[in-house]
Amino acid sequence: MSEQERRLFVSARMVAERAGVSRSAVSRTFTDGASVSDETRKKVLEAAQKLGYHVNHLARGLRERSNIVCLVVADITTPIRAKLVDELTRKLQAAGKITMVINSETDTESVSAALGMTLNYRADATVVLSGTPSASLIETCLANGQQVVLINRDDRLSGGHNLGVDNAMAGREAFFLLRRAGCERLGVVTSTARTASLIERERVFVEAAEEAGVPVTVTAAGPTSYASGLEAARRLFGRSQAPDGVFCVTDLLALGFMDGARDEFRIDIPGDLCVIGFDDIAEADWRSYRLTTFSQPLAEMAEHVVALIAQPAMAGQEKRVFEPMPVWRNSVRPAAR
Amino acid sequence: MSEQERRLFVSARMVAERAGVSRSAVSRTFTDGASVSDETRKKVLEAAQKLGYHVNHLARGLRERSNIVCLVVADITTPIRAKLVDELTRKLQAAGKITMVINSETDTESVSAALGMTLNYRADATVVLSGTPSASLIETCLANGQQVVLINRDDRLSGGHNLGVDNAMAGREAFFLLRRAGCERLGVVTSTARTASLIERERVFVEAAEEAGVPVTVTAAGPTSYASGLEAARRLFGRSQAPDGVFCVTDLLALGFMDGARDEFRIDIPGDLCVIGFDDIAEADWRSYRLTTFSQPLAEMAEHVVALIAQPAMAGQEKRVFEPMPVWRNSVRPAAR
DNA sequence: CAAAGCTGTGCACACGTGTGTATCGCTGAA
DNA sequence: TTCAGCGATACACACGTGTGCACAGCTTTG
Repeated sequence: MSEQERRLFVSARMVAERAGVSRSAVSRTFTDGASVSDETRKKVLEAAQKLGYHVNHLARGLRERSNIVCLVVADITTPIRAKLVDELTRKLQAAGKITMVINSETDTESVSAALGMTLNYRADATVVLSGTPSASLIETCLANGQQVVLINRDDRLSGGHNLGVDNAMAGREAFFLLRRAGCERLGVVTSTARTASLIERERVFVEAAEEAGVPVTVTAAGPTSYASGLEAARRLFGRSQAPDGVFCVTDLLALGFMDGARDEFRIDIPGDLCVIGFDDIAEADWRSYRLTTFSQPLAEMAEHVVALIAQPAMAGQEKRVFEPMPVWRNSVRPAAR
Repeated sequence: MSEQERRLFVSARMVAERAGVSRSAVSRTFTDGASVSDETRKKVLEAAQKLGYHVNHLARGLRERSNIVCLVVADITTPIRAKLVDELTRKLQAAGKITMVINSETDTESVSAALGMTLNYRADATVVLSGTPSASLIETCLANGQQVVLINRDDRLSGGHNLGVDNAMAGREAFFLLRRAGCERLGVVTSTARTASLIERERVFVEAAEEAGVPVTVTAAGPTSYASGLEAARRLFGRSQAPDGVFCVTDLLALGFMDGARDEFRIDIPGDLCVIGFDDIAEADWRSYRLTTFSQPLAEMAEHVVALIAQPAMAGQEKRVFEPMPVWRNSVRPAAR
């Protein structure tokens, strides 16, 4: 009884019986390039329509590529990540792939568990957006013929394709933008999540400042979030020597920081304080903020990922760096003459 | 050559050969409840570890449930939707399911194509967050033993489980909140996307106002977005008789509307204008807005979805309505004495 | 000591495909 | 008329599992 109701999905054999042809005729009807006469094709299609037949991609995946791509991601709620997931799913779909999302934590163990899942489902490729998987597990994926793509992850990871943005350029550029606006005391607002990208942006900015002999203070008040930016403002402006130009390594941090500075300390932006962010999330363009920031070319990056996956295990590792584009808005004063 | 490199995933047979046992021993080792001696289990696990074996869930899915759940969603970038996807993926994963995301458009044809995909991959269940699929295709899914869950979709759809929030309650409550704050001329800001939920919120609000003899104007300036809210403000406050209390059927609309009113018309909120939103997205709590709104109990809803899917094709259709919770912040004046 | 019970393992089948190979029927040319 | 050629179709196999069934080996009981 309970067994009977479980066996319900309609298979090619049932379609064949109904259409009065062999099962392979059905199979060939649904694979293009195979030769079927117009008459049988018509019969098959009609029977399939009647029965509600859909080719079983799981079974198909046993023989050839599964066309499954796994996205390993934490914190999908973050605007920048949501946007990236959106771009990837959309473009992968257009390329005939289906997307599995594995919502992982950022710790290595969780990411490794996610990688295991990816192998369980014989995914053609795995795209890691968050956290850093163990090198050995990446090796396993590669050995099993699975592509691995790491986005904005740690550079010193050996295996897999690697793509990210030029964080150093952004850090340097942010410094010059603030200097050109006449800022004398600089600050960096970053998060306690020690991601390679964030560290790099901070490091280059600080180095550029020190090289020019400009004082810099670094503040990390919590995870990469609006609340941490808010808290960073409290810490920074509670002191005596507050900065007048701040580079926030993330837009979310920047927006919280702006609100904290304005709401709790009545600081005018960009009059008394210039702020630069990174990511160019939708909220950065909202009227209350109009944040000057850097945009990641997410669409191009997604396109590149799809291209990488399309070709079967192309020339080993590849490292591709995209240029973030400065987006001028109103949180930084025009350059002083 | 090109064939040789394709056949790379390690199978149970290879593990069996390496461990010197039968393939079924390997299979039993990885299915709990099966009886295997400690000795062979140890040998199998060791060989599996060595070879990097992972059970093929696609093959497993041929015999029993696939443990795949498909999420059909458009506009994953929208904060409320991203949050829901986050909750669902997380909870489904905890329940031993894997999530496939199908990024669809909202038109019926796209959603139907997505439903087709869902059948292709023999998903145990499909959760529709956006758009309204054709009733006949839902019927097909149901006939194939697949669960269908519609979240905040059109009510008059026959098949599948249905869950959503009490939009009527929110519309009514919004009216009373604004009236209690002393608002005399009301307005509704909605979108041109004629979703059932949005229509219901608007309808009830307008009816309550008309019943009480309070003037109401309805504005729809575009899709459900920040930009539409901004544009709605331009239209509303360009007229002579501007409203002093507005219910925006979505937080995104509300935030854009607030910014438009303040930035372009120097209107004080909540001094001259009270605004109420719906969804309670993270941005609504930001310092620049502090929007009074209604929160959807997304966590509970996700939990309910998981519970529905867990039991195999429980008692047919079910309709469950969740109560949105009013969230008091600063965009509405305290009640006048 | 014999019989019965219990545990662990191997064989074989089913799940739903795609495709290589053989067969069958038909057309056209010699 | 015969035979090559060709297009369409049926058969069989492989893909990687989970599991029912039979059987071997060991333990327990009378």
